[in-house]
Amino acid sequence: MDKKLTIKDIAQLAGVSKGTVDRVLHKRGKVSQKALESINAVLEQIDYEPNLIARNLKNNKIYSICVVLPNPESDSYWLPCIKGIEQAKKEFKAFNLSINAHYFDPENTESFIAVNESVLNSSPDAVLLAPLFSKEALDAVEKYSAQNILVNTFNNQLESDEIRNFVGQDLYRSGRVAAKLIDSIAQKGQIAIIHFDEKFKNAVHMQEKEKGFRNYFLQEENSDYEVTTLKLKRKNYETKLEDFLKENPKLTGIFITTSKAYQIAEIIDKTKNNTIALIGYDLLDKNISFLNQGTIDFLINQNPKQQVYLGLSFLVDHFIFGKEINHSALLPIDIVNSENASYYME
Amino acid sequence: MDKKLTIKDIAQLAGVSKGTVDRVLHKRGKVSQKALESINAVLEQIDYEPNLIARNLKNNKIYSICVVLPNPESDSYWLPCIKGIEQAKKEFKAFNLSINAHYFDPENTESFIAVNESVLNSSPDAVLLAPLFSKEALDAVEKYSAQNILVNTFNNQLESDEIRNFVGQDLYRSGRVAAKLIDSIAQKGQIAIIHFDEKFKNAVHMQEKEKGFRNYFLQEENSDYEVTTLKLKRKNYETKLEDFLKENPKLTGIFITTSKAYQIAEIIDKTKNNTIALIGYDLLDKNISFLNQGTIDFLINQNPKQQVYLGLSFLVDHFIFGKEINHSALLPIDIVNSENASYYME
DNA sequence: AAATTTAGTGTGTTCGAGCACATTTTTATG
DNA sequence: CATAAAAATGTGCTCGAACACACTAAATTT
Repeated sequence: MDKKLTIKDIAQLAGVSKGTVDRVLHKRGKVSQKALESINAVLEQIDYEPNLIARNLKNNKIYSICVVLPNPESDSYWLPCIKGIEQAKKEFKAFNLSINAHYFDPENTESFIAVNESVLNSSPDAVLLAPLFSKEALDAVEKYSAQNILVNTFNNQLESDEIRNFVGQDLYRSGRVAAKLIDSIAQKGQIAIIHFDEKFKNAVHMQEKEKGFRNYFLQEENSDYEVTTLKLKRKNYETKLEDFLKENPKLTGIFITTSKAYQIAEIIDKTKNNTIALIGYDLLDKNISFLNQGTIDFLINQNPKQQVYLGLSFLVDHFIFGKEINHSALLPIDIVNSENASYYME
Repeated sequence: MDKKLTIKDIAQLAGVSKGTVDRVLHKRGKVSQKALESINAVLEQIDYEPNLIARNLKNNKIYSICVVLPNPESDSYWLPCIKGIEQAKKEFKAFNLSINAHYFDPENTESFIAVNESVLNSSPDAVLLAPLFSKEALDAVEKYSAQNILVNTFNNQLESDEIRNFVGQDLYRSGRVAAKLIDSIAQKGQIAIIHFDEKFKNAVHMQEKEKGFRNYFLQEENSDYEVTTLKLKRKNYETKLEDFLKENPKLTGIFITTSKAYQIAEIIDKTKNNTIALIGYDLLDKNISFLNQGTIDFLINQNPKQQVYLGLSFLVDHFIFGKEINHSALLPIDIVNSENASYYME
């Protein structure tokens, strides 16, 4: 009664052979009206689900997937991605998969182009790409698609019809989450948004977060916060920030839009000013350390590990189990304090 | 080069037949020393991974799994579990699985016993159990084990050697998370822990949370909070709470250890006292509504949906892919405010 | 030495889907 | 009506692991 029905069963019920059923299921034609009708009648009554295990047994191709991402040595934000890849490898070991990571220098567009070129030459079945450089990424995506290589992206959104999937976060929304947190913990007064990054390519990221952050306070009716934006680069950031703090003694909160909150925290720490609320991104060791010590109040987890893992498992689902790929998977925006941090760090 | 090696390949390399390789791999004996050695030599050189797909094709048994949990109509905390079951059913549709939910009345021990009895009689392959009533649950687990039925638990921890797995949260830790949140947002002063639940069986839950909560403040050196515990039951809780609020005008924060935060919020709302920080559990609609409106500051997500889903996917991994079951999976303790809530609610 | 047991080995079938190919049936054409 | 062409249908093999069973060769018993 509970038994799963097979093609053979359907054939028997419809009074035809399994070949004919197969042709109907795959719309390969060459089926008489009569046979079609009797098979469809059976199919309507039962809920046929092809046995994916059997389907895949035959198809014993090794799928090769390349993950293209920045070198974690250049930016430790990407470090958890390695774990994500390892986890996927382990999890899907039993299937015919070959997953390889390819790193590019996040400071160097040429390197991004070169790595994509070399990946292209290795003709993988799919590429999971962190499209840091929009223009060059679009180029790469086009080339991959031309070679019928499936492209999925993670971390950075990229508008392209060629992209089958995106795994990441709603940055605007994460800005709003940060704003709500500031609203919860900071005294009324002045709030600073700090963009601390060399890299122009992160501009979109930072802008979206700022937009969400500001928008939250615009919607609040009688918000007593004044929001200022400050852009810092590696050069002279210490003195610049110190000056800013002196000029704005009423500062009650800072929202750092990148993973460099620890660098801000170091300076705040020196000034012994414990009344400033600090919100940043990403669970880097240095950030966690300031979180535990209390200088940073909350971190927002962008979950790079999960992004890669999910991106890969979508590809596996597609190749191995023939599932459709959703166009977009937005990960939760995890609020992290010193007490729940460990759960988000592997 | 990259090709996965099969039993046939190993047989060829070792100069024997696939049957002999099979006997070695499964330690079925009846193999000569000579053959054993040559096969082991090959196995040492290569990294053989049996093709789980092929293995499962043969083994076309329908695995039946029963989920035993409280009726969501009696306590809407359990409502998301249905979604978790549905998701698992959908996700694993292609495998020979039969997943069925069985509800018991969370107020009624007899009902728990009866449901487990009936599940036992249906002889499933595995049971995923919410062991609300410890003593009766241990009884049930023993009976299941005696019939060789695999038992996994979720939501409530239960000490038993018979249990292969637990999916849930570290309640002590979640109490600490709540304390840290209170510490972040509430003014110094008096804090109340409110246990609001009829059900004695939740006592352990609530106690663990209280322990974690209090422990956080004990560890803090110069904590200026005074923590009081208040137990409320459905009967007269309004007047009781109102009296408590009058008696403690310096109250700055409340930690509700159950999912009934909305009932506290209703009363706080009436008193127009916006300075009291409120932290509760679980994303019930009513809680979310107070979260959006600002009366509740944070909710901690116990993620019942994910608990069931994970519990089921462990069983599937075990039955279908022969994976070992980890003994315990502690889910992250998600901090939820009005801005990131949607990501945790389906 | 023949008969029988037993250890060791190999062969063949199964699972369900998919597809190539063979076979049968129908339709079209001289 | 015969024959060719086209359409429809069925058969049989593959994938890899698992296991039943058949078989051979060596060891033991009669």
